[in-house]
Amino acid sequence: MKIANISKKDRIINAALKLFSNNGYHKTTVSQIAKEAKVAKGTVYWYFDSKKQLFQAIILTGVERLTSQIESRVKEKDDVIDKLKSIVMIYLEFINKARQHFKVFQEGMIAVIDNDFKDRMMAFRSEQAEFIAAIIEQGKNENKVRLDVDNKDMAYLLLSMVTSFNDYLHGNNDFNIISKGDIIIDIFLQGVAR
Amino acid sequence: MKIANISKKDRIINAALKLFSNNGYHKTTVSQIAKEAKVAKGTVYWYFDSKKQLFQAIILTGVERLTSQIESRVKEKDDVIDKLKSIVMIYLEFINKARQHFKVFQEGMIAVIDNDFKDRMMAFRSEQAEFIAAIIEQGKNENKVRLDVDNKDMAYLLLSMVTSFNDYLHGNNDFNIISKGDIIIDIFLQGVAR
Amino acid sequence: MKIANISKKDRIINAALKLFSNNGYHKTTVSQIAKEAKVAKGTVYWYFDSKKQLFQAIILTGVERLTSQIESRVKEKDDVIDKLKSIVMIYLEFINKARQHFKVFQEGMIAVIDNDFKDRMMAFRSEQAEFIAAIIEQGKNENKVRLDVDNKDMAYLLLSMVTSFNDYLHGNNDFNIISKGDIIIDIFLQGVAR
Amino acid sequence: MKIANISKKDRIINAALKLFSNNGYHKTTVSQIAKEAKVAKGTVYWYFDSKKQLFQAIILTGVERLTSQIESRVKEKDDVIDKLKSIVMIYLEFINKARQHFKVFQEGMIAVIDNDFKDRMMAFRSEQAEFIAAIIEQGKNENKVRLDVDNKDMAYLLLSMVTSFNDYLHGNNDFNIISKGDIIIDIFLQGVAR
DNA sequence: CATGAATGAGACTTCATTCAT
DNA sequence: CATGAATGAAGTCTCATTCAT
Repeated sequence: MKIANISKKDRIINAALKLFSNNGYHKTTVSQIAKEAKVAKGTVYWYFDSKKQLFQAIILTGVERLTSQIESRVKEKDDVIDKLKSIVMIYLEFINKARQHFKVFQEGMIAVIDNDFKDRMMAFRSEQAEFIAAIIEQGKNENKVRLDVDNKDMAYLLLSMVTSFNDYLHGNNDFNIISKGDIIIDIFLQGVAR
Repeated sequence: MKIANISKKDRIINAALKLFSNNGYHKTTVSQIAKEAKVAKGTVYWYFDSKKQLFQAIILTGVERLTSQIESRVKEKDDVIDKLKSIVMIYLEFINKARQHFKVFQEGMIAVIDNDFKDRMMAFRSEQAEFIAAIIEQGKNENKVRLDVDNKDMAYLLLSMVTSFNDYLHGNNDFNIISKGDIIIDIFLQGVAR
Repeated sequence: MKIANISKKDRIINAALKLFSNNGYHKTTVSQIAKEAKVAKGTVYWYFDSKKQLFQAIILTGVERLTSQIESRVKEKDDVIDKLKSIVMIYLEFINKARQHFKVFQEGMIAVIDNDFKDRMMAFRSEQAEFIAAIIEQGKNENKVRLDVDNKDMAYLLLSMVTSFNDYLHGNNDFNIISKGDIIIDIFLQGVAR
Repeated sequence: MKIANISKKDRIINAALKLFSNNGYHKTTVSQIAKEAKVAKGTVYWYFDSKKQLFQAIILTGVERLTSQIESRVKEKDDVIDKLKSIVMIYLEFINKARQHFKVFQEGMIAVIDNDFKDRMMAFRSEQAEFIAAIIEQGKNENKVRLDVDNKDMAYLLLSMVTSFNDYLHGNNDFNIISKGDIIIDIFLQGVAR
């Protein structure tokens, strides 16, 4: 019973994740999700209030997973630079492993599916930036980071750099985005100038 | 009459731009566009084959404008650093002035509206990166850029950094994103480390 | 529930039959069909892929009914003349009973609704003619039919003669077309000359 | 001026004839006709009140041509049999030469384009049948035609037989339908029985 | 819990017709 | 006479959601 239910709900989530990721939110229909999950259409509505809520649930799951990982793994490090490296690597691993999640995540940020939801996504991004900014502040205190740039600005820059190579994933599933981690962190720290 | 036609077509484009930008492609209807442009629904179809084609026409117009500006203004500069600065500034100006265009542009990249179109967008991004990579190569030759990182990787990083502060624009129309140009280019060149 | 489904689908078919027959394919709208069948518009699309497919389904049903009747009832007869009479009578009964079907059927033959479909209709007519031609061949062997005319030519002539009196049905629902069976077969066999 | 006008009107008629014949009334658009005729869309409406009226004008032209030919050429003959032969041959020539006209003609009879128009077509058919029936009556008087069948019934039968081989024309433009004239008239007169 | 037939609002698009030039 | 931009009513079809079973 319990197991069967969980299994059905998960099948729906996985089906939705796959389809949202491949075809986007609007081109994915609830019928398709149900068929892919091998359940009846009505069953989707037993587990989720609406298509939109299913979409949001998927993203929030990913977001929570990402957040908790970052928090736990950053704690393990003392050095500021190591902390920043960890964050970059966790993001890249997330993009790499949860490539589908990540594409859906991006659509949630960019495309307008629901305005309230978009605000929450922005807020989440802002929190992430604050978290990084705090680390950077620590770096300033330890005299490891330049003082003349705003913490949160640097944080947003780092957050952007992490997605620089996403285009490489387009139609190229073997591309190992994790290998770009060192470059990202190095350029973030040292810049490109000689 | 030439003028009248242009005016009506332009009204449609502007209406579509506004609505796509605010509400996204899928939540914008052709009826809304027609109403906003104060033309009959059929008129939209007199000028554009379909809603999708209207969307693409808008993006391509923006893309061409951006490309031609970059090419002409970069030519004026000799110094590699100045060229890179120019590119960053043109992007920021574009985001600032054509904020609507830019949001639509992003949806075209991320959300799945049309697969062929998405491929073309990717190709455009790739060309942009190549263009920047060529400048970076020149920088290497002039001993102004570190040699140990791939040109196109650096180019993609710069391209990403340019959009780092877009979140600030969300619900905050007075924010002057151009003021972030110096920070972007400086961190790209020097990094954050002390 | 099985019964309920059948009933709804049948209501759609009957409504479509009536409307196609009275107003023709193009002047009949799916909304009208839905209203006439007392179902929602979407229900029509639950049972049929498209308006065109509904039209074709209706015709093919009629065609199959006609074909199977002809084949079964002709088998019962030994005499060539009796076989031909049977065919004529079955056609007339079909036209009489399924007058609506028949009008729709004719529109499928003449008007261009779908080219592939038209080809299939032609093929069906051709098969019917072959079937009759085989009987005529038997008639030649039994020395009951003149030898100097091609079998299939005669078959097509008989097929045409069967619809000679259709005009009489136009706006005259009590006209008993079956009563013309004897004349048709008699003229086909003996001709009008004295 | 005069010549130019006539030429334009004729171009419209020919374009419409071609398109109606190939694609049917409903799948032919006024835009297509205009483009095919190399005139502006509005020009079609200068010469014809509506698409429907254009369709009817085309058919009526054909009908008149057919009627006048039949009347004039039948007058030349004295013998009843010769008269009937003439009618069959004129029809076949008409179908052969004005194949396009004939297809359009048929759609006008079968498909519902306009109820009033359909009534007129029926009336025309009826007149044709009456004309033939009168000849048959003469045949009865001259003891050349059997007396036990209604004149108009025989007329309708002959009219149907004339179109028996139309299917052969479908996708087969070289087929010479005129060659079937002798068979039609012979079976009509003598029947198929031996 | 689960199903899937049924709904109906609403989206995109077509096209006959008009009319200012 | 001729043009073709403009109109808007109407058509086909989709799909998120509901609900009886």
